[in-house]
Amino acid sequence: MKHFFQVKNYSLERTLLSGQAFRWNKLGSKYVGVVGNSVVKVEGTPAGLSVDVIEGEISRDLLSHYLAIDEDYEKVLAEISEDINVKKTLEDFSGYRILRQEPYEMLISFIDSANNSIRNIRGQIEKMSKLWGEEIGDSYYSFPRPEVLAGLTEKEIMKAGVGFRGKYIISAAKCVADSNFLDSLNDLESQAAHEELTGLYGVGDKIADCVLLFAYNRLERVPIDVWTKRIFGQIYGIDCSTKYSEQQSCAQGIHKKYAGYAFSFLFEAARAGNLLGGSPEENF
DNA sequence: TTCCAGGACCCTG
DNA sequence: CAGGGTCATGGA
Repeated sequence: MKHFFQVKNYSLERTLLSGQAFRWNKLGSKYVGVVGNSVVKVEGTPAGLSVDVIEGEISRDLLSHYLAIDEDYEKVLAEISEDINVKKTLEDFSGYRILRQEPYEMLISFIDSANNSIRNIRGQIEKMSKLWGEEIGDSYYSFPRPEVLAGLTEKEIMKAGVGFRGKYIISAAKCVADSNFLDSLNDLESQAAHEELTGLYGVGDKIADCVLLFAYNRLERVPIDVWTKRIFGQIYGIDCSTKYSEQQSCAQGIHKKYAGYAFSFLFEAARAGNLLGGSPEENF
């Protein structure tokens, strides 16, 4: 099944291969990834995105939602580029979008991100999917269902190479499998949802904000990590020894309702070595 | 060999 | 509360 989405200024490279998603790979000029129980191949054209569902099924609406096609991107850019620091990153990172991925998958993925490298996270998620997901077509695997991860022992989950994060993943999967916890967050303000998320074993302030930003479309939330702190210090001259909630307020004070978008641009630029001083680190 | 990676937990003071 | 050790794993 093929779909075409008319959209301007959408960079698949910067979006699908960024630090928000872990299951996309570049194949020539196209990008292949697993979304839900389907395998999707996306290609950019001058007029928009050509999406080919090569295995499994997914509705056009869900694809559109996942890719955030209906986002008022020009408005986002207009607001965040009022800050000269962000405006400068737009030259290199224009077309970067924030996706709307599944809360459960984002929760587990970012729990796995603790003290981990993006390269390893991608590998570990792939391994979990291969071991405990369902095969889709030829050697593609869905993200393992919560009931399955919840049923693993700490020893078993080590086979995926997740290390000390295994117990956190199992615990979170149990919560998701046994309750409507993730759905209930939709009814909460971001701050309340943040507090709920940090109540989970293995979920701290930063990971909670990753889930809110990348799965719940809370575009004002800023995941404050080591990179964000470097940006605070080097770009904005802000003291980053304060507690997390103060830094969150500070970041939102600068960029308001699109603070998450703004700092994502800064994060990607910093990680690519285009923003901060010092040696450019290549992370792929 | 040592250090680090999109941190969080736990124990001390 | 603030500070430091610890936690698996793989790549540089």
